[in-house]
Amino acid sequence: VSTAEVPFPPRRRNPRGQGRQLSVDILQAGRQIIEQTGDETRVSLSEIARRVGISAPSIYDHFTGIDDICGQVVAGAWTEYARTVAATAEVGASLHAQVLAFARAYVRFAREHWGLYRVLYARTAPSPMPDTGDAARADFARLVTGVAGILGVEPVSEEAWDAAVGLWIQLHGIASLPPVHPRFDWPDDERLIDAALRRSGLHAPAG
Amino acid sequence: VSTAEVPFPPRRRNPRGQGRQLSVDILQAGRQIIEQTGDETRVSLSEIARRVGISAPSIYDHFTGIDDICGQVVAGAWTEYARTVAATAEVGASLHAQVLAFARAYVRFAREHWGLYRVLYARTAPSPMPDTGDAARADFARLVTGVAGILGVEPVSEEAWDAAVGLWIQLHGIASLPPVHPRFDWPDDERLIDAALRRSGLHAPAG
DNA sequence: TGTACATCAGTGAACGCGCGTTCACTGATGTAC
DNA sequence: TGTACATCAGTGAACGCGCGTTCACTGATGTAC
Repeated sequence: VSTAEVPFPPRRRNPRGQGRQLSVDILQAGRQIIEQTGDETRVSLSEIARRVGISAPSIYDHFTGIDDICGQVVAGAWTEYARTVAATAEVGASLHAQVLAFARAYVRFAREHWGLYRVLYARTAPSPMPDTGDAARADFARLVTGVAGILGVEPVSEEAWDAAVGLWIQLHGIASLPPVHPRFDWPDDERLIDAALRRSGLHAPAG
Repeated sequence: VSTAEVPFPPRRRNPRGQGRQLSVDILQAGRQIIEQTGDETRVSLSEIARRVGISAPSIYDHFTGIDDICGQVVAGAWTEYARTVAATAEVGASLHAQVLAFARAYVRFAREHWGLYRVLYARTAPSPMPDTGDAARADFARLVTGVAGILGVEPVSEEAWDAAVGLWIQLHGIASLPPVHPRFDWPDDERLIDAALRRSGLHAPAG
């Protein structure tokens, strides 16, 4: 239908010696598709070729196939997630402030990168990507520590663990439910996060 | 690959006058695909035909096309959701018990019908299905009322609304986060629900 | 009771489409001599 | 300075596949007479 009118700009071939630049462009296009569709199975060689402005066979000079690209894009998504969310740890900030910053960064990542968040945290098949998600595990460990400190309990205690699980569940709910019901009159994110922390007993004391 | 070995049983043609039975079988197959994939875009005429044991063109005697089937399957999913979850309202039960029963039914529906829940509550594109989700709205209205009663506030108050939103978010988190991280050592559902109600101040008083 | 006919519940073959993948190739650019 | 050559960054044509969809058809079953 709209294949005739190609919205993607034409492309100059890379100068000699800069051939590897194309692999960067390919991954970028793959990431773009995931961002827009929220579904890794929508990433196709043809669509990537169209967006980059090359012919599909050119991709095989840089990747072994579609799975290769997909895997690298998802790995890159985890890296960006880790960079964005974990980078909120300010040295010297109070535990309350650190947990609040984490919660904000988590929800913000989901809002700004809806498709990536979906692929990382709401994907259909968990099987093909075995050992990624280290970033999630690292986040959770940090969360348990922070939560334990605020609640005044041991980091290995059941209380700390339960509270961290509870916060994670709430943050995921905040991140993923509103986009599915866009016509509902949702409170803004700051208020949702505030309420979640308050419910979990992690809210900063007034003053 | 595995197309050669068909795992679906052969099929007798329907007796004369029972032709409409096929449309039921087709919808059932569509529903089965959604249950297993959690993705409405995986519903294909070919796959349905394979599962039902007919040729693909036969489907056109009963439906106008793939969108027709998909729409009816999703509508049926909402109906089943409404039946299963709303049916938990026991007349004469306390408000605490009613909210608890709702929470349990909600999470249980998500567990027993993972694919349906995903299509109803975690789908990619909200646009093509405009005015379904009445069941969700009805549920939420009931939830606000119940929550208001427990908290001792007006049903139209901000407190009641915020608490209902908070519980909905938590239930969606409980329903959707654990399946994505199956290797994590999650508490069982009852405990997650209990914690959510406790956090929201909706837990039944001891005794 | 027998036979012609209508109806019903589907099939088989074919079409164009987009996809992943292969293969031989092309044309520009640098380098050796 | 000129020319042959190697290399690099890709292309075009072709393949088989599964998909949605169309069309003419087939074979079993009931019904009129």
